[in-house]
Amino acid sequence: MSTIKAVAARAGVSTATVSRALSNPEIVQPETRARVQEAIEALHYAPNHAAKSLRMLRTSKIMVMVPDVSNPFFSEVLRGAEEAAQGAGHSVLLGDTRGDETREAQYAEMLLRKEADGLIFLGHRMPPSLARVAAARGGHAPLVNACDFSAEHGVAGVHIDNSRAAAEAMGLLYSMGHRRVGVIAGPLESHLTRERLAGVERAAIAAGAERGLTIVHADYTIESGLQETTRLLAAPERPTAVFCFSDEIAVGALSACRARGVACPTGLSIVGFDDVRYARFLDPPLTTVRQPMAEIGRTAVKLLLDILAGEAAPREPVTLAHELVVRASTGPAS
Amino acid sequence: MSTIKAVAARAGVSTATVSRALSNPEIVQPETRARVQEAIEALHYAPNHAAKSLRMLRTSKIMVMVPDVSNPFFSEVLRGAEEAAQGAGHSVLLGDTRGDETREAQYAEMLLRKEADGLIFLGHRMPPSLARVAAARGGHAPLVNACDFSAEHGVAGVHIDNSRAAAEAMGLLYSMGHRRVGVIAGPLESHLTRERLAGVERAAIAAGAERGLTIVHADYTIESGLQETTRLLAAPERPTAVFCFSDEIAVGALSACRARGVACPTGLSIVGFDDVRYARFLDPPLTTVRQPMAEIGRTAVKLLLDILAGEAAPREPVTLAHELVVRASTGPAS
DNA sequence: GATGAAGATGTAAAGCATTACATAAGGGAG
DNA sequence: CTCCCTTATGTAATGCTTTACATCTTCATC
Repeated sequence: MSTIKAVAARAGVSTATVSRALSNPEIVQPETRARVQEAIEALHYAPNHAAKSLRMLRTSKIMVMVPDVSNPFFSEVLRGAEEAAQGAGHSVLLGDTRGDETREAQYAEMLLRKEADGLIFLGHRMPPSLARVAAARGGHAPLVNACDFSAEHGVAGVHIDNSRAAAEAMGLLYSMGHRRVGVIAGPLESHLTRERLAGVERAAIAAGAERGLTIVHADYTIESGLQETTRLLAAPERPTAVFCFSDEIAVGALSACRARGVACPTGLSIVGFDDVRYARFLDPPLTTVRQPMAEIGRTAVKLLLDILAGEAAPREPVTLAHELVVRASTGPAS
Repeated sequence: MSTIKAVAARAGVSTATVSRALSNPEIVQPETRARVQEAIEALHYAPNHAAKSLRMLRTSKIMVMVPDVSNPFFSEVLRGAEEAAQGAGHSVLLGDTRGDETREAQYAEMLLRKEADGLIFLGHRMPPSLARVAAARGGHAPLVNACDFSAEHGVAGVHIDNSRAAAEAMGLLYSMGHRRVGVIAGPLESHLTRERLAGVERAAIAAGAERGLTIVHADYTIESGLQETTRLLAAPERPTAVFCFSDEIAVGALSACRARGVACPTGLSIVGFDDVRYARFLDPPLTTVRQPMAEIGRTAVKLLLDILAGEAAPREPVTLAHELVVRASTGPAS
């Protein structure tokens, strides 16, 4: 490929002028600029990013670490992040960790090697090497957690009020007369799970229905939702409603109902979480807690860019609005 | 951050030795290596990637351009690609184009600026600046198309036999006695759409049912599937079956059926395409053409890495196996 | 006409790691 | 003991761009 030197030679100027013509056109004389432009086009010149990055100590890249890109929730958040990054002249480095600590550590390393200016992580675990960075720089570390925020890390974060959202979902079920309610939660290691469970319990206590509460744990996949729901349905005193911590789990729950001949919502009311794109198109359309997924992604990027721009005050975690969307998968307890 | 120079100073060796200790440990004396290692850890040294990349003229990055990350088909392919890239010591730069030519061109630029070693694109359009590269270097350009391959570009590609797959799907419907069949295809600009339509027509002719064929176009979204199916159902001689060019479209079709009180499959048989993760959990479980999504992603990366490794012969496009998966959304024509 | 400011462009250092080539030390063979 | 080969390490060039600082014009002002 051609270098800036070749362009400079062809245009009969110095490399400095070429550089200026590209990054600061108004300070070079129009005729000079035109000559440079001609040379650039003739030689198909494109500035070498590595050299630029080395010199400027910035990469214009943001690493986004997700547990599973093919999960519709994460992919929507990712999309929002990608959009915002792109809009701000950055690009997204994708890290799919599969929930694996080794992979997480590897991606975290990339930040230290300066392959990205900052990192957004969507899991609940912060790799140790990042924890060190965060500890050293506090809220100014170029790290943002999305969704599964835990204040103890001292890093910036975006999330919804998981506790309240869960309480509202449970409240809906209780208000419809359900007393035996199953909750298919995520893994307990996750801060998010614990937050939501706190909301669940609060709602159960408020409704005086703690005794009817059954909590089981799944891993957010359809299959685990199917399995746990099947188990719940087989119990002697089976629940009349389930609250699933993701729409994927809810899809599994619906599937379990069909397999056992239980109608939804008459036999079992189902509430999901996330409101992924297909939730409203399920049969029956799913009652669920909508998270503003794209907005979460965009906000995470915005926070990160603010930090990179060196904004003064350490960031408060941002809480975005959720919404309980009532559709046809919930009905009165029979 | 600390540099290799700092490490060298602390370990009492030259920077060359530090570099060797990292990339070629066996050629440095164990004691020296240990001293270097100690210094690296003490200083939390991590090699600056920009410098390395500048020097080595490689970035260890692969750009993957998708029309929409949040589409389950693309996100599965992406996941496969990410996995393979990661396994080969590369990382993935994500470009979500939203089908927008400007964005496509922007991401293509990144290849020219050497922000990535190669590019995999999942749309049907090849940005002009890449077409130039491809023309210049033929099958040796670091470009791979996944899914929507057109031989005319002269770039490497991975795909399934779309024409045959479509013919098989239609064949299933015809074998079940359907004569009036709707096809909800993708946009005609796409090579993939034209391939599949060729298969559709072949099957229709073989079944002597061309007259009963209605072809409409959607954009692969649930909403467009819903809309087109609604339209088909409203026709005076409405079809008894529809073949959708994606599972997302099929979800829309199912939704349209429910809205109009048409039972599936008794009132309308539905065939999808892709076999995304939730297809089998729909109600009824969706008959669909399975594409090996993760495998497509992995193969695309493999092809790209082969090209980057400078393998001799220009690559033949790779055709992977598909499979018609018959579930409950199809039944005999009534 | 001299002085100074403003504007345009050039010179060269800096950013950091890799590696070809040079050097030094150690060991074996003659 | 000398010479050569091997092994371990150092020296310095290289990859390409950006930008502080220097230089040179040009023009306005007194």
